[in-house]
Amino acid sequence: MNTGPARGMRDFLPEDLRRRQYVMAVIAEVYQQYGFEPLETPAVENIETLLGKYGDEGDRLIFRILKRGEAAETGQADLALRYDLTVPLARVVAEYRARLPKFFKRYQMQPVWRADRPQKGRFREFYQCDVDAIGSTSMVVEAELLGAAGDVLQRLGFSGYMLRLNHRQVLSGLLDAGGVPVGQHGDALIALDKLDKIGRDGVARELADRGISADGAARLLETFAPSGADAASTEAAAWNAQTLARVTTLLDGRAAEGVAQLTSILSLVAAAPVGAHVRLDPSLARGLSYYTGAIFEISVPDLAGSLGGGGRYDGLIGMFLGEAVPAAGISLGLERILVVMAERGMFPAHIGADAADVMVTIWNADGIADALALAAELRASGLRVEVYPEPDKLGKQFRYAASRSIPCVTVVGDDERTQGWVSVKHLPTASQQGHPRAEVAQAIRTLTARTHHG
RNA sequence: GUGAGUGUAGCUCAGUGGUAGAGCUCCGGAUUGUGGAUCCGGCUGUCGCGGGUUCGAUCCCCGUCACUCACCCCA
Repeated sequence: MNTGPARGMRDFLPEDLRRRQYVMAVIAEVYQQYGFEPLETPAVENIETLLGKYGDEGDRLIFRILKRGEAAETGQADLALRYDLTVPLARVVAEYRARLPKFFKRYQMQPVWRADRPQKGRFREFYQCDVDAIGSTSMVVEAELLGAAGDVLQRLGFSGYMLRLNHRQVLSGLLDAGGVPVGQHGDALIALDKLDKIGRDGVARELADRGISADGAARLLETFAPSGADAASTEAAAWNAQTLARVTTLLDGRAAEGVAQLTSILSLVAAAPVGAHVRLDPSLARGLSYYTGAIFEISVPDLAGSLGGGGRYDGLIGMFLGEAVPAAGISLGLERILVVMAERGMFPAHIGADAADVMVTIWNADGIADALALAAELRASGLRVEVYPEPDKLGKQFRYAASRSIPCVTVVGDDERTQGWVSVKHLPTASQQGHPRAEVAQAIRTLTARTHHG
């Protein structure tokens, strides 16, 4: 019997879950500070809700659920596990539009499922932490989304992160200007998107493999990755101004709306703390087909792949409602953030492995009721209390407490009972002292405070 | 979906054509009112599964499944 979880799925043991919950709490707090409200949707959607929203590759990776009952033998699917949180949001907005505020801002942190083959840092079930704002075409939305994502990373302790910014219309205009026929835009984008991964030479090879002329490829590369430019060592505002000017020249009047929107976003963001981390990147593409305007991707040095991404998708809700509703959002990949934080040791000490502040030992069978009563008293004072469940030898009980990193242990033996005292041992310092029963909780609080801050 | 690699104790891994070992973990004891140390003792295996070659297969061959890595694509 194989006891591992199904392929691409994971169990989260207590230590894992503490870290996940810490990061999710920070994300939720920041999202709330920006006025986003919580939303949850079902794991399962009707399959037609999902199909056709993500592009061909996306459709292939949707986890399908077979029809049940007699229809199961047809092999047809009528349900599917959700592939992301954006499409379910679009469905919700279409369904409840009348009940939702004019500008609906929601955050959502739930698992999504993709039927691809697992790999390092890639799973079939993973959490996304999305914020989206529905109902406005203003670039204030983009600026706030970037601000929220930047605040999250800042609060988690990241420093070298970059919020890459581009625009679908600008991208398309640049490809036109570079002489790529519309039919090959997709191929060219896939290749150009790998610029930071495989470099200029790699992209040139890939472009050739995809049937783009050598002349076109050379022009594209010069457009998207001008020689001599180095984003990392150039200050953000200067880099963005240079890049914007260069792109505008190359476009020669194409995609004017896209250029205006990027200009607007950059100026709105300039005053905020996140401004120093926003970088215009003409090569940023993003795979999902529903984006229509600005697109973002969050990256940090030393990690292939991104910590998250997003963009504007003014057409998606209309696919459900028949009437266009503007929308934009950003999604943080929880697992990617956790991977980087683990590698860099970015978790604060206080989310360590201690499951309780104090363990109450059991002296003997007759002492069980009193041990439970003591535990209840300590819990009533706000402490986290574990009761050792069996009247084992004291040495075993102490060993257990130490193995679980529980800092304090209480003992009520015959001596303590006759004096009405409780002995408290502080394991990290090996100090032990007796206290009147009414003062035990306070004594433990003092000791655990010392454990956590010293 | 494509390609490569790996499957031996709870974990990390040795090993050999003659039906298996180490370290760690775990359990017990030295220490029946006190912990991570030390010492002593102990438990555990359809050697992934099925078939083939062989007198005999954990080892060689074929198939299969699982996992890992890379590609595609993505968070």
